[in-house]
Amino acid sequence: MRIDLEAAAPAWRQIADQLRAALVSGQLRPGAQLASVRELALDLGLNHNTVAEAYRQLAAEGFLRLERRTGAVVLERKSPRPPAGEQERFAVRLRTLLAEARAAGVPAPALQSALRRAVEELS
Amino acid sequence: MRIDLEAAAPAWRQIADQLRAALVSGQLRPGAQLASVRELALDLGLNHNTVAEAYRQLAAEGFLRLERRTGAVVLERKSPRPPAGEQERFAVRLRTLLAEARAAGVPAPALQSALRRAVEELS
DNA sequence: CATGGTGTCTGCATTATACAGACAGGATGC
DNA sequence: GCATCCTGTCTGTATAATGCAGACACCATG
Repeated sequence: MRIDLEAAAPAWRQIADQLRAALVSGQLRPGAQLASVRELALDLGLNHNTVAEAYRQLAAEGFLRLERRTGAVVLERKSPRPPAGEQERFAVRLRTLLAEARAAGVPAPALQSALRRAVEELS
Repeated sequence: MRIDLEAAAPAWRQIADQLRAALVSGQLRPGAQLASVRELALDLGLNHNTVAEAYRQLAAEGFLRLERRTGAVVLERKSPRPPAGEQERFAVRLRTLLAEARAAGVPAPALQSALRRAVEELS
């Protein structure tokens, strides 16, 4: 897990994003115990409140249960009904991401193979 | 063109992102004249300085030439040599985006078809 | 030679971010 | 019994980012 303080995205969102990726991919399963906010903060070189904000975000999304003594535990979570237009929003953000990568000089074939790899990983 | 002031991304970045997508896709060709910062700002319901910030970002990336009297003009721009690790950064951001969409409830087949569509659009 | 329209600059109010440190509660060790 | 430790939470603060208002510099044009 890596955090870039210079990136546009705030640190707590980077933490939440990376944990969410691990959650939906099944690398973190229901019942799993996460590191305490202070442990992870020390590991990342951040303040414990920054990690706590990320945990609260994931708890609000239904991924985690936070308790004073117990810490952060991964919950059973059924996929919610997607809000209207969510699929279109994804398509827009995908186009934006691709445009940025092409503008940065990543060749189209490299992007295509990355996309194809993503398609397979979804199966 | 749509701007969401509630989104995490600041307005100027949303403007730059959408314009960059149009630039990379060829919808905006070299020589084309963009709307003035005040015109576009009025159209979007924003301040002209917010649009100016987006224009400056694209000018710094080499897409636009900004001049006092002339306005913003699309430049000829050769794709830069991609910075080291740029491709990997793209892959990470793609995974993040997919995780977010799945967490929001978008079914995997819908994501796959969107990805496949993107692959074709790159050809 | 005044006018209008261009991007730019300065200054400001608001909000977001990251942090330091105190707090609350419950399990554990003595 | 009770101090201690470890958990997430809360309050307060310094800094930076954001969006805006308005003045400014420039210059082609009527």
